[in-house]
This record gives sequence, C-alpha cells and structure tokens, in this order.
Amino acid sequence: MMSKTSTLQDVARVAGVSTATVSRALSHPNMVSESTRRRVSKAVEVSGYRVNRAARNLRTQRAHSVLVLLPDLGNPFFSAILEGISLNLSRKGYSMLIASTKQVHDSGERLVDYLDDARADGMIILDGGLVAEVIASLKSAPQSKRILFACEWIEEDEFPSVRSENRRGTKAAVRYLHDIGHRKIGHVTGPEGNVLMHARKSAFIEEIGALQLEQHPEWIIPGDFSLAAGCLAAQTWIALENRPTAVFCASDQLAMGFISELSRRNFKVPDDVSIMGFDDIDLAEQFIPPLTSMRQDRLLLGETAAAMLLERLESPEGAGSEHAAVIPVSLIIRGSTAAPR
Amino acid sequence: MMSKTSTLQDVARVAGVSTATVSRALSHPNMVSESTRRRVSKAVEVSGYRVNRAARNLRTQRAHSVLVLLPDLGNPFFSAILEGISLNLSRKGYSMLIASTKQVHDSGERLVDYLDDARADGMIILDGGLVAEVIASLKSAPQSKRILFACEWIEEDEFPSVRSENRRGTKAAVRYLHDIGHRKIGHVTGPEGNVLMHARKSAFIEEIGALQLEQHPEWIIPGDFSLAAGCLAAQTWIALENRPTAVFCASDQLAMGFISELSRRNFKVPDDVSIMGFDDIDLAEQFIPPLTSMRQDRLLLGETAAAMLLERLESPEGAGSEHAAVIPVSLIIRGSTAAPR
DNA sequence: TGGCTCCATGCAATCGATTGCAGGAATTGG
DNA sequence: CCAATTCCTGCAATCGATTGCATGGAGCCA
Repeated sequence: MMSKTSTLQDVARVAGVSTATVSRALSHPNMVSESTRRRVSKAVEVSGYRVNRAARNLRTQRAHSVLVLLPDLGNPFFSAILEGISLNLSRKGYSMLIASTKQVHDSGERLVDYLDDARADGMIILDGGLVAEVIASLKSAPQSKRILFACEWIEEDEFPSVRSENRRGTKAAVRYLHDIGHRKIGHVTGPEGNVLMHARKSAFIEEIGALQLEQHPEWIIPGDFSLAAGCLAAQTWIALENRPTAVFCASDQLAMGFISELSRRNFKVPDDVSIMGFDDIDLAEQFIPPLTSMRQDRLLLGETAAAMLLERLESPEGAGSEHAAVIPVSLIIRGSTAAPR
Repeated sequence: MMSKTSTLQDVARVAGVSTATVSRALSHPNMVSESTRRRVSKAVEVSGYRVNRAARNLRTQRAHSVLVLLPDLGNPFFSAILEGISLNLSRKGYSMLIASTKQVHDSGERLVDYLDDARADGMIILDGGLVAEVIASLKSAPQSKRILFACEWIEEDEFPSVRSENRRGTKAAVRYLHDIGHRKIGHVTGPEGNVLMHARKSAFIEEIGALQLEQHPEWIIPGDFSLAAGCLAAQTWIALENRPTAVFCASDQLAMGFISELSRRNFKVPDDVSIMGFDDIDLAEQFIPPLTSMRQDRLLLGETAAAMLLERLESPEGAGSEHAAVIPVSLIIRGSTAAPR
C-alpha cells in the first residue's frame, strides 16, 4: 500500500557511502566533509528521499509531535489559538495532533497514553475542566514535565501555563464602564467551577469594591460562556426591579446572546443598557451593535504556548523557563457601550 | 509511577511467553488460546504496558493517523467538520493531524511529504483552492489514492470527495424566496475561482431562469464568504437604482456582514429587504434578526469524510466505495426573511 | 496404535534511521 | 621521519513490535 519511497540505504548506494554517513550528512552536517555532504545531497535529490518518521521516532524515542487537547472541537473560540500553536510547532518540525477531551474521555483512552505510547512528546491542554481523576493521573512524574495548560489552567499551580490577563482585563473593563459614567454594573459569569469564571468574577467583585460601587448579589448572573446562557441572563436582567445600567459579560458569546435577547424584547443597546464582552472574537466587530470587548491575543497565546512547551521538551532537564506566561489583553471600545442616560 | 514504560519483552517475561505470543494476544486474540490470552492480559495490566506506536508504525508501514488540511485554521466554519472527522478517526484508532495549507506552503514543505515520510496514511483536504502545482504533484500515483476532498473539491473529478448539496440547496433557497413572494432576487457570491462559489452561483442563475424571474447582472454581487465582503456587498446593494427585494448570500458570514452594514445605514431586515445565508453556523440563530439559512450538516460531513477515507485506506485495493458522497442540506427559516412589502 | 490434521506457540528476520565505537587517512609537531 | 592528534567514515547494534515459517503437542479416525 505504501509507495516505495527510497530509504537511507538507497541514498547510500547512490552516493557510494554508508548509511551512517548519509544519516550524519543530513542531521549533523558538520560531522562530514564538504565533498561527501554534496554527494549525499545530490543523491538525496536524485532518489527523492524522505526520512521515514516512524523509523526516526523509534530510534530517537521522540514522536516529534505535540497533542493539543480542546474541551470541544466545535467551539470557534479556539481556532486562532490553534493557528498560533501550529505556527510555532511546524517551524520546529513538529506535527500537531488534535483531540477533544470529551472524545478522549468517552473512548476510555487515558490522556497519558498519548505520551506513553510515543504518539506525542508533549501536550497542550486548553481545558481546565478535566475531571480530578484525570489530573491526578497526569501529575505522576515524569510525564507531567511534558504538559502545559493554555487559556485555562488548574487550581493548584502544578503545571506550567499560558493565560491572558483575566484579572487585569476584568478590572479594566469595570473601570472603563465606571469612567463613562456607570455606577450600577452587573456581570454575567462563566460556568460554575471554571477557573476563568472564577478569576473574572472575583476580579469583578474586587474592582466594584475598589470603586465603591453598589454591590447587588442579583447583579451577578450565572452563565456558561454560551450564546444560550446569554439569552437567559438577559431574561434575568429584564426581570430585575433595580437593573444595572451596564453589564460586563464573561465572554463575547454571552454578550451576543444577551443583546440578541434584549433586542427581541425591544430593549435597545446601548441606549437602555451598555453591554460588553470578553475575548473579542472575529464577529464582535460586525455584531449589531458592534461589541465592546476585552481582546485576547489568541494567536500570540497559541504561539507562546507552543514555544514554552518545546523549550521544556528540548531543554536537557526541563529546567529553566518561566512557569507561567501572561498575555496582555486590550480594551476594544465599540458601539455596545455608552454613557448611561 | 514507572519512569520507563514497559515493552512487549517485559510483558512476555511476566506472562512467561514469547513476545510473538503477546503481540498476537493483543492484535489477533483469536490466534491464541483462552488461557494465554488471560495470562497476557493480566501481565499487560500488571506492567502497565502501552504499545509503542513508533515501533508498530515502522513495522506495519502505516502511520495510523490522518492529516486534515484547512485553508485557514482561524476560520470557525471548519470546527464542526473537524469534530466529525475526529470522531470517526478515533473510533478506528487513528490520530488526527492538522495543518493549514497556507502554513504548509509558506514553510516550503510539500504536501505529499506527509504521505511519503510515514507521518500520515491519508489526507482530507478542506481547501479546493490549492495552487495547480500542488494539485499536480498530488495526482501522481499512488499517493492519490490516499487523498480525499471535503466541502470543497477540485474542478476535474480526480479525487474522491464529500460535499454538501450546494446546487440543490441554492435552488431551494431561491425557490423559497420566490414562494414567499419575492420576484427580484439578488445573490452575493463567494470568492472568484472557488468551486463552491461557482456551484452556488450557477445554480442560482439556473433557478432564477427556471422561475422566469428578472435577471440583472448587477444583482449578482461578487464577494468572498467573509463578513467584510458582506458589508461591501450591502453598500453595492444600497447604491443600486433598482434593488432586489431579497438577497441570497453564499455564506452566513456574508449575510451577517450585509445585514450589519444595512443596519448602520438605517435599513431594516426583513422589512426593507430579506437576507438569507448558507451554512447555518452556530451564531445564525442568535443573530439579529435570526438568520434564515441553508444548513450544512458539518458534523455528518466530517464523519462521512473520515469514514470514506478509512475505507479506502483499509480496503485491499482502494477499490469499491463511492467516489463522491453528497450530504443533504436543509432550509432553516428564521426572521431575516419575510414577504416583500 | 499409527498417521493425519489442526492449533498454539516460539524463533528469528524485519521495518529504516541513528549512533557508540573503532579504525584509517590526513595533518601537525617535534 | 616518527608519533600524536584530528577528522572522517564504516560497522554493527539498537529502538520495539509484527509476522512468515517451523515445530511440538493435542485430537481425531480407522
């Protein structure tokens, strides 16, 4: 079934040297003489040789690939992050494997299997919501050195991670709403138990306190990052007697669902209420009204994650290298927020 | 726990049999006796054995993985398709590699390399816009048997493919707009040269003809599937003297951009003009107004693509199996379309 | 019991690249 | 001119699982 691609042996025969020399000419060019190097590269060209990755991987005990784990492949939020990861991986000659934690879990595979069975050298996890049991199995050395969390992370700071400035971004968002005149500010949160939800919610509460604004428990509406939850949250908001004049949503999808539901109920944004999101996904700019949001640099986040993981994989003893990288966020002001009437 | 993963040898030693027997007990259970099978599986459990994929791949000459090629990783349209592909691949024990055609091209890699160097057994291409040179290099047997196009495809029907009912869907869309009373129908197309753009545009023209509706060249507005192109198309529409009362956009993103621009210019949808899209992406339902669209079953499309490719890879001579699968689309009627005033 | 098949198992080669070790040539120094 | 060093190359083992072939034993029938 496999097409007969030529092997090192073939190249060696053509070049009139041993396979060892060919191998060295390719992977350690400075170990062979100028003339053989040329002979070999000509022979490679003639025979159309491609290194067989399976053989190399077996011999070198490295897979030259990295697994990226998403909570849910269907979620568009992750696509730009993937792009960033892929960019840096392919630069270094690594391949990118993708799996969703849901599917892996359903199929009964264990995550460490990917590392143990030589399919991947390391993994980048974009899902902080892994069940405890899985986390526990990951912590056992030495595979833990080959794992990195991105976007999300887990409570105890066990694994290295790359994240956005969730707390600073949240506070900046609240401060912005305050600066344009809002004094009654609400928050729609992410899903219960999620680390991002917690970081943003607690930062929100702190900043409200720091600005000495009204604190109403019912102004903090539970959600789960989804469009649908945003709709529900809007209904909750509508039902309030004393409504906040601005709502900071923990994700753009929440904000869009919120606005969408308001519009169905004949409320106007930002005239009746200012709404802002978090993430600045592509669509935020085109939404009606265009969505004010806190931009996460997802591409950079992905690139950083890949770079950090590779550094750890390739450094002799996983030593050095920072434990956590934080990616700046930036406030993008658009039409969904305005001074209160 | 154990720093070294155990090998077949270890298991063999524990079970008191040869490595050959262990291997057979695992991959061809019916070739060994009941009792050894039990002994082996106990030994596997005790030693925590995981098959080494690199070794297996080398010996069996198969990578047990499939490469999925996207035009652009950042495009959320593909995420559900990926989910479908991944689902079927992992069921059969395959891994999913992801790369973007842009990145592959930029890095100077050749696509066939993935097949030639034993990184992937086959590939699913979601980008019909590959440059001719690349296509040509792919056609050379025998790698061509391991390639499948999904969503998009290439002009000459060289490779097997999985697609949605683009033509039927388009005609149904036009017929629907006609049925609710529209007689002046426009179309915003995809990018020039794209096979989907061509399929939808030609079907659109045919159906307009079949329904004996007005044909105005300027009612067919060139676009490129993106939000931004939708905005531009709306400007074009506004500038028309004789405007169509309904516009069928070749993608949801186009439709959303179109509506968004209209809204900025104080036109109302569907009061002033009905707009519909194609794809039914997640957001379509929450858009304001909710978007009428032609739903593509992206999950099924992905699953089908994976199933077809694996069938071809695993069948002895790539024989049999249909050459092209077509996935049904369905009309989803929402608030962005209504009878003309 | 003899001769036969059939099943389960082990031996050893194999996949293709990498690399420790050793040896030969070339170079340098004394 | 000999010894010491450096540089380049080849030999052969190795990574770990799979599988064709051979073998020994059990089971069957006459």
